[in-house]
Amino acid sequence: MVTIKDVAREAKVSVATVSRVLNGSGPVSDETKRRIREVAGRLRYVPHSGARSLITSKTETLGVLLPDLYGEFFSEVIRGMDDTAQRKGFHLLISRAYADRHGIETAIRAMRGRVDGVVAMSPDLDADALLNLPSTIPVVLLCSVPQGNEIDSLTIQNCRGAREMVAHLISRGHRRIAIIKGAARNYDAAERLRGYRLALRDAGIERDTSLELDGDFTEAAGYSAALKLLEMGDRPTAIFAANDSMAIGALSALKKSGVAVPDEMAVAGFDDIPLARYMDPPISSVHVPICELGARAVELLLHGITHKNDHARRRERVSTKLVIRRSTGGEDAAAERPPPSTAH
Amino acid sequence: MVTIKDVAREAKVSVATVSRVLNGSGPVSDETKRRIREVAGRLRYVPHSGARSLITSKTETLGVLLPDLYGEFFSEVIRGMDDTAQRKGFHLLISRAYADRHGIETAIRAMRGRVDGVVAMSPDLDADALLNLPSTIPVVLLCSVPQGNEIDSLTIQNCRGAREMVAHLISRGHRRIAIIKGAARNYDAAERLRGYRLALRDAGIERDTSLELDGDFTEAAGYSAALKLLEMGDRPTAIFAANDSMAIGALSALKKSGVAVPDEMAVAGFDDIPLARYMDPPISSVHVPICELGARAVELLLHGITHKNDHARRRERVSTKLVIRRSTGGEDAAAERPPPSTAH
DNA sequence: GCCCCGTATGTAATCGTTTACATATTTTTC
DNA sequence: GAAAAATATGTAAACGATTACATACGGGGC
Repeated sequence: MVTIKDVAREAKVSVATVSRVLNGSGPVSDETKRRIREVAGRLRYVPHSGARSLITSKTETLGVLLPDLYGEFFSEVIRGMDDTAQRKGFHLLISRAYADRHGIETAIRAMRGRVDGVVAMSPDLDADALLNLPSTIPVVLLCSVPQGNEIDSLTIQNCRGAREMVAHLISRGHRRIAIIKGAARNYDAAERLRGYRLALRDAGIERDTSLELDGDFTEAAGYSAALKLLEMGDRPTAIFAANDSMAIGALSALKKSGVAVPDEMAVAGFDDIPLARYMDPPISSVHVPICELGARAVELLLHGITHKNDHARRRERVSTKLVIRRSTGGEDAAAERPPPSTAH
Repeated sequence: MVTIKDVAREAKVSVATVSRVLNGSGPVSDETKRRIREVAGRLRYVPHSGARSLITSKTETLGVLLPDLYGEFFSEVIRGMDDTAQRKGFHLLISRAYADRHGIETAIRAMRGRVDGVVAMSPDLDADALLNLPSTIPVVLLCSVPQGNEIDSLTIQNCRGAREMVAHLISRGHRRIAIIKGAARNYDAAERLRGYRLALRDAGIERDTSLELDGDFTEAAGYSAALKLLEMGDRPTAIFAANDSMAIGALSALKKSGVAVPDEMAVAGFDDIPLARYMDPPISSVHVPICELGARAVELLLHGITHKNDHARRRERVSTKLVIRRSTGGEDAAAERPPPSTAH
């Protein structure tokens, strides 16, 4: 492997001069510049970024810790991150980490010295253990709010989004509205449930806990929850699922049971994954700008990196938007923008 | 930031001893071990992986170069990579790179010293320019076959898959079968087209180039191609789209035009993205084990890293599988396995 | 002609580790 | 009980870059 020394020797100068030419720092005569460039090219010299970051203590790399790598959600969030990171000249070091305390801590440790900061997504409520991180390195927490410490965080407007969706159902005349809850101990799930309850309270509808079914964000959970609802004596007329996967599961259960959607039962989801549009009927959902979520997280992190001592802890949320489709009685906008072309 | 020196000073030993304890190399007395561990813990010492890799010349990181980060395909391939990488103790440094020669070369340069090897996906046929990479670093090429150099490559069994799908259509009695081609100058696209033609030849059907429509893997392209086909005097009875997105686009065009699928027109795709199952009717497709593709790429790369001099260049392909659904007259298997639970 | 300054280059310290080698101490072996 | 072997620890040289400081030279100002 050719190093800066090889170039220096070949060009009959010192390494310092080579470094100066390649980084455009310090004055070098034109003739020397030319010679060094020529040699570097001929030898196919490529600087060793690892060595460079050791001395400059900048890696120009951001760590990304995700609990999972399934599905559209993650590819979108990664895309958003990569876009902005790349624009600022940063790379992304991505790792899946168990959402528990130990997993995240280990992962962050493993990243010491290879990244300038970390975006960690840990929707798990227990992850507050992040409190006592070796907080020497800037961190932005995604989809959960750390309690009382100095870590920046970025979340989805879960509560507001859920509240609006349920309000929409109410405005369509529904009074008995069920919710299929998200995973236990999950921040997003908890907030969406809170929004659901607030909307009911807003409308003066009494809470009926038999309408709050457990779920875990999977299609299967949505399916079985819907079946359970159908067996009830006093059926609800609408189902709000805490995410689209469960809404889709519920929809198949309803279809299989011959229940008409939305006439006999309205269905709504959360996230607005591309699939939602394609279901039959298309599912109303709360749109989450996932890509933007990733982008904003990186921006926050970069800010944290450049202003390391500026300790104004930040708490931001990205806002959601209602998307009403046929599953709740809406008319499909014929011109609904198609999803980004997934070349390949 | 606390370094190994701080630990050494505090524990009243030399850095060498600290290193030995932390890496379990060399003999150290139990008492010293205990003391060093205690100090390291108290000081929250975290080794600087960058410095470590400088001396060991191992980064335990793999670079991943993707042309794009949209859609299910990429999240799946990344997941497959991360799974195996993580199992072997490696991280993933992911970067989007323009598929052209310059882009890939720049990206690989930027990764020098931060990764032990690179998986580069460059479906673009022109990317053969990879030939004269600073090939000092192991590379596995995904979804394209480099000409005549020593880079390992991993591709999809495009040709065979397409051939089988078209054979299936023929077995259903179709004789006039159109293809919506993939992006120009794209390896997968070219191979799928080749498979289509081979299948026709196998059945003794004469090739009709008016049935070979241009496309670019986007839904929109599928849509307009289908419209074009409908306008033809002598309509085909089946459409084979080079990927599912285009099949979906075609399907909407047919629906909108009131053409019955599969009775008036059969539709088939390629990739078997999750959406395919959910369409109405569900679309027959050629299943590509994307996750496995990523996993295998990493395995190849790791092999290349450990056996750097073992220059047996490898060319592998992952095999595809026909999935016949209603869009080509199949019966939907009621028990078709649901997609992996996309927990949010 | 001396001093000062700007330009071009080199020398060597540094970043945080690992590790070959040296040294000191203890244990084993005969 | 001395030599050999094993154990425990330290010293210092790497790894491949950047950069503060030193040096050398040529030219102006007076």
